[in-house]
Amino acid sequence: MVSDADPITTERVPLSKTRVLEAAMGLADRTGIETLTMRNLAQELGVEAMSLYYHVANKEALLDGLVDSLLAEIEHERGDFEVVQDQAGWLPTMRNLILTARTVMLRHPWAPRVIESRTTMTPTLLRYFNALLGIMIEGGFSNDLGHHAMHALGSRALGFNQELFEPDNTDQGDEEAEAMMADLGPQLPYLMGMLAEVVHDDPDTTLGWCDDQTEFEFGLDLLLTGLEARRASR
Amino acid sequence: MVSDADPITTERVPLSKTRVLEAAMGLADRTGIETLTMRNLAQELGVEAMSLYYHVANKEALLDGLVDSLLAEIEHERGDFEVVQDQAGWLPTMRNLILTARTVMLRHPWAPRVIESRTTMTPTLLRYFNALLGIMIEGGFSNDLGHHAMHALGSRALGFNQELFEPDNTDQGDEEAEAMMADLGPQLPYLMGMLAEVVHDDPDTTLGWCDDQTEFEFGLDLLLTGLEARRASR
DNA sequence: ACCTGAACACCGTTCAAGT
DNA sequence: ACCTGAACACCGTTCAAGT
Repeated sequence: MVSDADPITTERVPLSKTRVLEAAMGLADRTGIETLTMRNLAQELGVEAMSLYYHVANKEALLDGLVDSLLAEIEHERGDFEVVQDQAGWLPTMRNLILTARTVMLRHPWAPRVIESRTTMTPTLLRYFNALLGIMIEGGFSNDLGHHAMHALGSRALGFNQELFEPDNTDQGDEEAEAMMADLGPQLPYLMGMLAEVVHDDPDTTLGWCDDQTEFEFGLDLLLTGLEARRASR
Repeated sequence: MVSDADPITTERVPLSKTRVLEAAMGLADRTGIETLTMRNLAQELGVEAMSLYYHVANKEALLDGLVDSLLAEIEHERGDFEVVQDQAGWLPTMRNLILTARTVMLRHPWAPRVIESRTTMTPTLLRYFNALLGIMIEGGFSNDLGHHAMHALGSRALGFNQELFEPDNTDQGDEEAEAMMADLGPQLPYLMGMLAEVVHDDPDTTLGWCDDQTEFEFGLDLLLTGLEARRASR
């Protein structure tokens, strides 16, 4: 029991929007986004679910706040979102910023799905996009090419690439998938051939799950070099 | 009231997995994926919610079925998933297949989000990927490059590019977004500059919403030409 | 100003029961 | 074989009420 007269006890610090967001982030990191419910979050904070609504409009706003916190973490990781060019040119500058974003994303597995579920712009995100665009513009891009580039990068601009099919962590799912592959094998000569050659040296990799750093950088560099070619040829 | 003795009445056709899937597809197309609940779907079919579980294991399986139906529609649109090369080479063949997938995706606005929520492979999807890969292999790709290419394309291989921020259709949202832009404007010189130049001729386009055919094809072609360069230089 | 209790209108799903 | 009723364990959220 906490004494009412003892303000030192940390249990007594009142709720606030930032405390709610920090707790939400921790809960999502620790036990997954699907367990982030208003009721669970309240319990985590030692409070009733309805108390949360005093600090956050609703669950949508909570998720928006989460995205904003994540972007703030990226900004902190880089120092700031100032547009300062690497002397090697726009490409490595942009590459570094995006890979920094990626390291932060990797700490928060729920991030891609949450980001893609949002439709609302947040201030921090606008500043992030402004930084990306600024790097390109200062590097000699037209506004038009910069605009196309942002679309072409898509979620990669934020450091992740939505994988179409992630691994089932259940052995159950793996076995089912393998059974299906065995059944369909004869109809899938190219896929079977590729798997035999490409995947055999990494035993826990199955089709649809190879999104390691290498694949991310391959796709990113494909886009960046393509953009550089178009910038230079105008 | 339907007479029990009248088997002609269409109301009497019993449920089946395909009828359930067709109804689910129609419901999602018409009123959005968020209204596709087991209870709503049952009502649509004139049946109790629990009856659905006789034909489909659970909601996850229903969504898997929806993705499979969508892929089947792509296959039907193209004729089949055979690997027959365009005489102009792998690139236009692949481009055409992906753009065909896109025309189907555009008929089903819920598709990107549902696909990205799935973790299970379906047979039709495997055959689709096999076709894409086959086009590349027959076009002179190594298995390794083909593998990288699949990852690099990501959701674009299926004809969509997850937009990071879609338009708020509510005027409310638009106004809020504009107010925020006005506030932050001074901090966002590059973004403001680009918007002024690029967006002004399309009045209902605001930042984060320009994913028309042009942007999709720009990104796709950036990747395809990049891949062609790597194929040719090995 | 901040938090809560009770209640509402939803979800997906189980299970025993009906025909 | 196919469908249903009642119930369970959840959701997010409102609203009047407490301190």
